[in-house]
Amino acid sequence: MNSQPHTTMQDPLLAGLNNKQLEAVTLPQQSALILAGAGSGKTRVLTARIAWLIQTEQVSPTGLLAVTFTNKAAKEMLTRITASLPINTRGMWVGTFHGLCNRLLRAHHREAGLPASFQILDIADQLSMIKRLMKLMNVDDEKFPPKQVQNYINGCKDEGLRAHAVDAYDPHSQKLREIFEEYDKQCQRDGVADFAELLLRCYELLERDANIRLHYQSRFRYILVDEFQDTNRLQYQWLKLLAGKDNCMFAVGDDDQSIYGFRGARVGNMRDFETDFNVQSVVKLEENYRSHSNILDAANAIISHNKNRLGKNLWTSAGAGEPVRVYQAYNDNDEAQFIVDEIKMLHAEGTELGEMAMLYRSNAQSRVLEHALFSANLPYRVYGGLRFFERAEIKHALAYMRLIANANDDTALLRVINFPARGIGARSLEQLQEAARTQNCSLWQAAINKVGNGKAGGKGIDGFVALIRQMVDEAYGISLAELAELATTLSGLKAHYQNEKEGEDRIANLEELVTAAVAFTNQDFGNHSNADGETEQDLLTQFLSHASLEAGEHQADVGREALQLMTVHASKGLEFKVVFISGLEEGLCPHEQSTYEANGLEEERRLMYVAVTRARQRLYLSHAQSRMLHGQVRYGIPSRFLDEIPDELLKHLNSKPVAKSGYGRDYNELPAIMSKQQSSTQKSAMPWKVGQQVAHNKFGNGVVVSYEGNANDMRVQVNFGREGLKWLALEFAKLTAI
DNA sequence: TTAGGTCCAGTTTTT
DNA sequence: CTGGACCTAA
Repeated sequence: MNSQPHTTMQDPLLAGLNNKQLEAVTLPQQSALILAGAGSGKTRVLTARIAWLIQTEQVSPTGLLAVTFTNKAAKEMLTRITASLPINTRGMWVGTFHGLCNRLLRAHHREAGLPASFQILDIADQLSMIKRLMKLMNVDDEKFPPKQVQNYINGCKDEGLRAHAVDAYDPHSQKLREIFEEYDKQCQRDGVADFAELLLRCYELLERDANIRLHYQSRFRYILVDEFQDTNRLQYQWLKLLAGKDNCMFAVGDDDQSIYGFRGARVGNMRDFETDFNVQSVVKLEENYRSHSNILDAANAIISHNKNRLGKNLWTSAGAGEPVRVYQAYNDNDEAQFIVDEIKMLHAEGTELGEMAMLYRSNAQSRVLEHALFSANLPYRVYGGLRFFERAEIKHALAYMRLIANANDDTALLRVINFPARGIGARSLEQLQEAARTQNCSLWQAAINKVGNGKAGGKGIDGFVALIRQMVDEAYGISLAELAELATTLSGLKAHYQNEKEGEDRIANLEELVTAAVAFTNQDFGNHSNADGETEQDLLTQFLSHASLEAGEHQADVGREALQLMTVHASKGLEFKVVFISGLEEGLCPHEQSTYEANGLEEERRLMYVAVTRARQRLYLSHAQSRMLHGQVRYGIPSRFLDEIPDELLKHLNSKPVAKSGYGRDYNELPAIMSKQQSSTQKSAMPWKVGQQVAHNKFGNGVVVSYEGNANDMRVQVNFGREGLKWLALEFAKLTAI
């Protein structure tokens, strides 16, 4: 291999790269960390690196592995590679962590201890299995909310821990560990794997089996990782194992955009990577090609308040551009109305609707915005709802298909054993589960044992067993699309929805499933086996994996002629000409919950940083003095993040910035937006609670918005409407309740 | 088995 | 205010 680049600047692969990008793309054979700021051409560098390595024959297309977090990013990468090099990307290992692990586990399912047609549990399946198990184990779901148990299990697995490896000293955590253990056993019996299991299983397989490990280690000389800051501990360990001692890892990431800490992402992996891999070259991509400098400077100013940073400052050669606009709304409706008016104006001036985005911290905020857009007759699209493969009717159809592939899948069986209704009530189910438990077998086995050779057309469990058997019979030798058709019709699903009032959409979706099966067959034909000993897996199993791993696109396809509405999380990686960030109030952004978590505030700030850096030309920041939350009016003060932006970058669109949201004030002690528990304790300590109507002899009537100080030196902030917001010292001000 | 009523909780979520 | 989960009556 030749590590000396024999390319020149004329090389089309490298044309147009700036010096730093070029340096990153053509780094010699060693592990490297690329700190790629927002809008700095990260994906471009990553794909150019791959293309360059291949073109200079430092590695063959099959000798490298590139891993991303989303299917979208993986696809994007493949598309760009094919565009720059005349190679077939089919055999290449480019995909998501889960996709690649799935691929590896399918190839070595025997060694991994899984059935060839093991199915993948999505979060909903997982939760239902946990609930079922807890009932069986007689666990109090008040003390152990199933959702928390689920988080616990996934959290452990994300850390690379099995039940036996978890510390548990008190009864509560011992119980959790016990459920965890039972859950894993149940998965094993059913022949299913949850998302985290795919990674953990794969990791354990590589660790345990030296042959397999060495095979992949010697194959993948180059490993490239996208969004490295989002890797969790297990993913990092997995990468380390694959890299071994000799392989090169090329990690691209941005610590300032790490916003998935709550899901186990460890920014610390970046520092660990530097030492563990003896990284000689850290290349910083700091030139931003997206935003004007006012926007960038605002982002830089915000993020500079974080202490735990690797250090990076974005700059641009584009001009200052427009100031960042700040709007203070009276309430949430007013805020939405303002945004709608601005959008109308910009649209009239020629900005396409698809070029504008409304970002918010939590999904609940979209409601008011949607209402305003709807009233204004503006087309919009909200991202983050249910995805195609997550819809109930689709999951039902898939459950039938899963049973055809593997009838021992209890989760799938329970989903459809009585759907459409065939007279199997709680009673018979209970009996069936009891039988399965005593015989230590799957529900399907128990059903068969009970029914024997039950004749077709029977009622209840007889009928169900006969139905599945008939499906399996008829499925033999037919195409995937025919199989999907079978699952939707023979099961009675279609007929069921035909009788339902609002079933038309669902039937359309079921038909769409058949179409998806056709598309999948065509697209994937010939892709399911290759030279290096991967076993050929049947199309049905592949399709079902696809459905679980790629539940339909979640992220926005920018460019549609509709306004884009999404959470800040969902906006990562996207850019828009105009961005509105709404709800910038303490308690919402930064979110109240986050202040209880260690480093929570810094993650919230990164979130704000991500949001701001989405904008190319124009950025609006808005906050409201009050908004409806959980059916109650809440009063909030402007987000501290607004204060962190230098005033010269801002243009206040209305009035003056209201009472500085208070540097030096301890937000953790006194959240501005009160939660239920706090309101009771505060009543006793506070003469006035937030939201209290008060009268003042000079300013007139107003409402308490927030307060600060202690019992001796208490000040309240009161909104007097026309008179504005005032801070009043309780010692002096004469306030009366009204 | 289902329809309808009550009660409760209520961030973010690439796979 | 909402959606979901759970419960009770038909």
